Order: sequence, then C-alpha cells, then structure tokens
Amino acid sequence: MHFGKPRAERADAVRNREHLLRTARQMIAEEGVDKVTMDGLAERACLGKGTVFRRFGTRAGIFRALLDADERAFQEHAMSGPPPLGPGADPVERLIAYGRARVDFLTEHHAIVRACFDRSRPMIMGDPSMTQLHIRVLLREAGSVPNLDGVAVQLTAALEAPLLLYLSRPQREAESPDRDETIAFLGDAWQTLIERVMR
Amino acid sequence: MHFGKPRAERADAVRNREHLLRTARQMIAEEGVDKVTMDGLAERACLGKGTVFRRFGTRAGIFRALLDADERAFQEHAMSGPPPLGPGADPVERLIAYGRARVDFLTEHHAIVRACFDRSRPMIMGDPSMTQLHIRVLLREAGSVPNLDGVAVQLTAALEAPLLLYLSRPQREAESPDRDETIAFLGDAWQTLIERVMR
DNA sequence: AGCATAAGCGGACTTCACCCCGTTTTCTAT
DNA sequence: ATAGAAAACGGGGTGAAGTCCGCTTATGCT
Repeated sequence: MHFGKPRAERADAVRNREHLLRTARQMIAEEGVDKVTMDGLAERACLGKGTVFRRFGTRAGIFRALLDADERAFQEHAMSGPPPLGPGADPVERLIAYGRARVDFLTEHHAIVRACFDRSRPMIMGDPSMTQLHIRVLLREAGSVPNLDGVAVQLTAALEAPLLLYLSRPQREAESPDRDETIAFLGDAWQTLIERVMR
Repeated sequence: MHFGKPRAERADAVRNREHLLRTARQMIAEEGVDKVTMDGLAERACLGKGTVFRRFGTRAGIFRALLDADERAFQEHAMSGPPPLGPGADPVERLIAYGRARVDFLTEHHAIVRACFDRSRPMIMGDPSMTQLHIRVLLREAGSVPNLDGVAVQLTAALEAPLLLYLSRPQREAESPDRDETIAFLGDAWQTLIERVMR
C-alpha cells in the first residue's frame, strides 16, 4: 500500500507542456493575451486540442501556469532577498516594500494576471495566497493587531484588487505614460495605509 | 442643432426590457444565476436573441440591470437614512456602519454581483463606484487623511474585493451556516481597519 | 391621416471553451 | 525484450456568447 508515488508525469506530457507554454508565450508576445485561443494554441503547437485541455484544465489554467514561475521567483525575493524587502529590515518597512514590489509585479504581468480569472471556479478564501500569508506574518511581527486574519484579508484585497478589478486598461505598451503614475499612486496609497494602520 | 433629446426610448423597447428583467428574475429564482443563458432567456421571453443583446449588450449587462434598482436603494439609505448609516452620526461611526451594511448587501446579492463581471470590459478606475465616493467623503469628514484618493481606492477594495474575488462558494441557501460567520468576519475586520486608520 | 426614418427586432452565423471517447504512446514488472 | 496497464493524445461534438443584416414597427412631422 504505497501511495506517495502515484507514478511520475510521463515524459511526453512534460515535453508537451513545456512546448505549449513556450508557444503560448510567443503568441502572447505577438498578438496579446486575448488572441490566445485553445484551438489556436493547439494548432500552432501541432498538438490536439484535447491535449491542451488535459494539460491545463481550462484556458485560465494556461495563464496560471505561465505566471507560476515568476510568482515563485517573486515570493523568493520577498522571503529571502535583501532588505528592505527581505528579512533584516523593520517589519513595517518590509510591508511597505512588499506592497510596492507587488504593485510593480502585478502591473508588469497585468494582462496575464487578469487572464487567470476563471468565471466558474474563482479563488476561495480557504486558499490564502502567498501574499496574504506574507502580509499576515509581517503584521504579526510588526506588533499586535487585533483581528489579525481579517485585517490580513482586507489588506491583501486593498493591495491587489485595484489592479485585478478596478483598473484594466489595454496597456498595450509597457511605456504607457500612466503606467508609472499608476504604480506610484498605488504604492504611495499602500504606504499611507500601512503607516496609519501601524502607527 | 438641438441634441439633448436624442429621442426617448421607444415604447416597445421599454416593454421588452421590463419583460426581460422579470423573466430573468424568475429564471434566477428557479434555477440559479448560471442557468440563465441568452438563448434561454430570449426563448422564455418569446423574443429574439438579438433583442436581448440589443437591450443589455452582454450577459453581464443583464445582471447589472437587475442589480441597479437595489443598488440605488442601498445608496439612498446610506446617504439619507437614519444614523448611524445616514447623516447625523460621527463620520467614523458612519464608515463602520457603511462597511457592515455593504458586506451585508453584497452577501445578499452575491450570485448576481459576481455575474456582473465581464471578462472583456471590466470596471475602469475612472469610473469610481458609489461606494468609493461615499468612503472618500466620509474619510474627509473624519479628519485629514493624506493621499485621500489613494486611500479611498484601497479601502474600497478592502471592503468589496473579498466578496467579489476571494470568497465565492456556491452558497445556495441563504441560511448557510457560514454565511453569517462570513458577514461577521468581514464586518469586524472592516471595523478594526477603520478604527486603526482613523485613530 | 400619411409618410419618412430611425429604432427595434429576429434568428442564422461565427467563434470559442470545454467534453468525450476511441486510439496511441509510455512506463513498469517480469 | 515484452506484455499489460495506465496515462496521454486527437479531433469531432456541444452549448453558449456575441455579431450581422434584412425586415418590421413606432414616432414625429406635415
């Protein structure tokens, strides 16, 4: 009765997944996120449509997979990079730095992040994001906050939701004039919020 | 050259819109939000599909229209109802009361609220919701907050996003045991947040 | 009332996500 | 090496959103 190893992923599966991700990245670079269709991707990768769905489940799944690597790298930085983002700085400093970095990250990956949404199966509260966990830890380090879990949820929402929900411009080019404005706007707002909550 | 009256909406159009909304409400009551399809709605209302799209633009548009009346009533309450929600109470009290009422409202209309999302054309930051405006006004009344606009955006996100984004269970029955828990959880968190920001 | 015209209507058509299931490939145990 | 099982593949099928355009009807003007 040895579970634990439900048999590793088959070699062709791995090969195909990577090929599909590469192809998807190309398509995004050439035509933008919403020109990536399941049929189109399959055809361009010379694979069956069924394969694409088997690998990623849903369309949103592709974008989640694409984001995954960058997301890991980002959290890595936040958890063990140099201060003020990483350990070593004052927790409040770290919270502020985290927020600014996160705004930057989400803006950078804006199109893909938004494409991760799945109308049918959205994120559940029980599945706290890395961001929420990180904020929670730093809040606790920064001093006693009542209702820690609740506040962590809401600060996470305050940080991420504006980019996920409220602002969503075409933002074709990375050099858009209001791109930097937006980043500064939300970063400053975050800093203000944290300073007032923690003072 | 008199614009201003681009000719009022035709009588049949009005009739059909109301008929469609009534029918949609029935279908929602009977089978739930995501069984409401454009074809189904058109057929049940004995109208062409083109008509449904002409009236509401997109599927999400139907739900926005359905929410509209209730949303107005809610804002009415918040702006001119009895304290602590309405005018007369201390601004901080009002902010807290508003948040609790809003959580309640969003939970009550959860299914429809979520159905208002539109993958292709999401809300723009330039279109600040009533909630954002209200929060902004109360914040200003409550005392000088630096970065007023930014903080208003983020508090709005903190209040609404958890219900829009992070928690989304089927929540079929209104008497679900964790429904009340959720309302209390988010309401308390909101109160904590506001108290700390404003202290 | 009668007419011109803009608004509204209907439903076929297109596109896309997602499902299904018979066929093929890889893996493992012998 | 080989057979048998499990996993992966392929692509046609389905249902739903959204578009198009020729037809119909309300409305305002005379």
